Amino acid sequence: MNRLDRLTAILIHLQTKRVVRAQELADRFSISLRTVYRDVRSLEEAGVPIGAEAGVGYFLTDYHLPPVSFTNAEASALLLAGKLIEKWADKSIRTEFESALYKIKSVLKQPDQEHLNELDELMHVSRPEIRQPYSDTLLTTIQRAIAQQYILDIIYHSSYNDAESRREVEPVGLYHYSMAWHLIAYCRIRQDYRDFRVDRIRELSDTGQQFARHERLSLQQYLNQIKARFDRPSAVVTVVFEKAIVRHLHEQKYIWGFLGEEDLGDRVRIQLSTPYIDGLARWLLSYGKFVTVEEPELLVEKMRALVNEVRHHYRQPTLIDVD
Amino acid sequence: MNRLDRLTAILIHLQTKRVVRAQELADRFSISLRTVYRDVRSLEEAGVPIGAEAGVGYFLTDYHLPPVSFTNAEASALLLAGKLIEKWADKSIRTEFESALYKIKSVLKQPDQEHLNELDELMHVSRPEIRQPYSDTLLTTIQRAIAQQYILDIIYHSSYNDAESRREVEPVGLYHYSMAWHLIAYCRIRQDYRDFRVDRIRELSDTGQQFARHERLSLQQYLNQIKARFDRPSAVVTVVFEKAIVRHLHEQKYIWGFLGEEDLGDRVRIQLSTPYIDGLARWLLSYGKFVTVEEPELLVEKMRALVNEVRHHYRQPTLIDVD
DNA sequence: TCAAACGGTCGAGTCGGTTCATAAGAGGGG
DNA sequence: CCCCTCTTATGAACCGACTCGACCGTTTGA
Repeated sequence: MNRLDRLTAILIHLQTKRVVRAQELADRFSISLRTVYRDVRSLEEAGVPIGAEAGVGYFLTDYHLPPVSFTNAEASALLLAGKLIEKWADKSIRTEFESALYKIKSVLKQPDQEHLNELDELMHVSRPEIRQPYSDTLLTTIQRAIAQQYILDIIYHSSYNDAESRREVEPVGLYHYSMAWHLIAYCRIRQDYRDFRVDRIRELSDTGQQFARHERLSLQQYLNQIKARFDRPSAVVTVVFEKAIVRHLHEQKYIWGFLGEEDLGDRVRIQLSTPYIDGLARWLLSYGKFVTVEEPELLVEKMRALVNEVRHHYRQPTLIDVD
Repeated sequence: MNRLDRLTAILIHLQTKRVVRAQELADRFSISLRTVYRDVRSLEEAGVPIGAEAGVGYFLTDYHLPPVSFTNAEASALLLAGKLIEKWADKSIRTEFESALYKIKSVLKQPDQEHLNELDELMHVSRPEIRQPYSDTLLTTIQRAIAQQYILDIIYHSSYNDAESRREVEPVGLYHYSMAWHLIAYCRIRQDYRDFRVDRIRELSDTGQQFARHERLSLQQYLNQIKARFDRPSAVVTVVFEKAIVRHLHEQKYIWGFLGEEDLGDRVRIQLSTPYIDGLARWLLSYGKFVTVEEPELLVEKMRALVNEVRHHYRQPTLIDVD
């Protein structure tokens, strides 16, 4: 008998009786007990809600789940999400997402399905990088390990010293920044928290051993700690931009803590507030003569220092620099 | 992938489209055509009413699937997608996505629900830019207009001349690049295709009038055209960064068309490709001595010109610059 | 303490999958 | 009308992976 047929037959058998012993199924299909256990496991993995109790047997638990249906807008949102996921997650996540999306599509009404199929070709996400396409299948494994507190054994290629190292880590969370997913984990060797870029993890395996999460920082705590470490007092600075280029600032000025602006005719006086005075100086440098620093004097000095720096750096190679 | 899972997935796939070609299934599950034929045969033998027509494909004749249920892995993938969506899409999409995710959660088994709730707090996405948070509710409206070919009436804030303009456009598609969603549309006033950054659309309303898409380029055609137009002037540049700095580049290198990098020990050679050579030069200037331009010579000259510019701009007021 | 559900491992053997060759039906173009 | 293309469909040969049974032990609830 076909395995597929047998599985459906077992399902039907379970539906006809309140409780069924594994031995009963083994006899009915003349298979071993071991195989029954494996079949039941397969059905469970396929989503059939089978309950089991030692000393009693198998039984089906509420097979009548409420039918879900999705609106057109929900499906469209999921489709858009899928477009992003296609580029921003690895293969394992892509596959699972796709599978879910197909399921959702399948319960839509015919016109909505067509609407969605049309929309599918009218949205596109560009991923500028050529970087090795996220072809790994790590994210789902990591997700499971994080939620179920499994220790992971990873081989990591560090960009810091360009070397591979192997370590056992206790995963704390997944964090996405700088266009990449990062695994935050407690490294048992270094006895500290580490930040692993997922696309630099060469190999990963689940050791099966569990750890106690409560002994570790939560993801939120870790992020707060990182944030606190980089928190410094801010300085208020005043700069004057040529009006012609003010419109190019737009989002960027908020990064440097935009406080307010004052119209000076063909120029605009802008106040900013940031703890990263050096970074600000470098940013202002890129606006060249179109920006003038008024305050503080410290920033002006930093600007001059930078000018000196680039002046030496970009000197004509034919001239001897006396420095 | 499990054969059992594949068969159900094929069944679901068949429900999402009117006709499905065997090749499509073969591609999706990366199996051979031969295997698709055998799988379809298996489904037919299991009682699924699949119709087949040579030269056309497979289709399902009235079949009602039992209510969908989602696997743990699928739900986890959706959750991860939701984390990205939270930061990369506007409020309308977020709302719809959340609503769908909630429905999906509700049909999960209890342990899976708990698994998901735990995972929810262990994943996080950082959006580095402070830019006005995507609070608009435009994307779903745009999606609907695109798919149903409705003319849109938009008020757009152009960064080019820092002015608002109102126009009627025929939406062609949504395209995501440079960290933002862009509406590609045919502007009826300018009689040409335009690229509107969705977060710069101040107001948007659906006129209710339809247009004929077949008269316009498809999104794919438009993208190809754009690519062709910008492929030529785009210059490939090679720069070498100090390794200590590389991690601060974050997303920015992608804005300048990051192509790839080569490890040089304590430095990293990076290749970029951009048509905006002047902007690139100003950006590179802010990295001072920590970046060295290798190619092209044109860029080196631009850097020197900028250095001269800032040198005059930041000269000591008390000293006379002999130039 | 019993009875039942579970899990690991290992060897034999089947069956699932690929590749290649071929047939055959539907539609389009000249 | 024939020919070409696209598609479903079948057969044969070959190989690897998976299924299954046997035996062991562990866990769990009554």
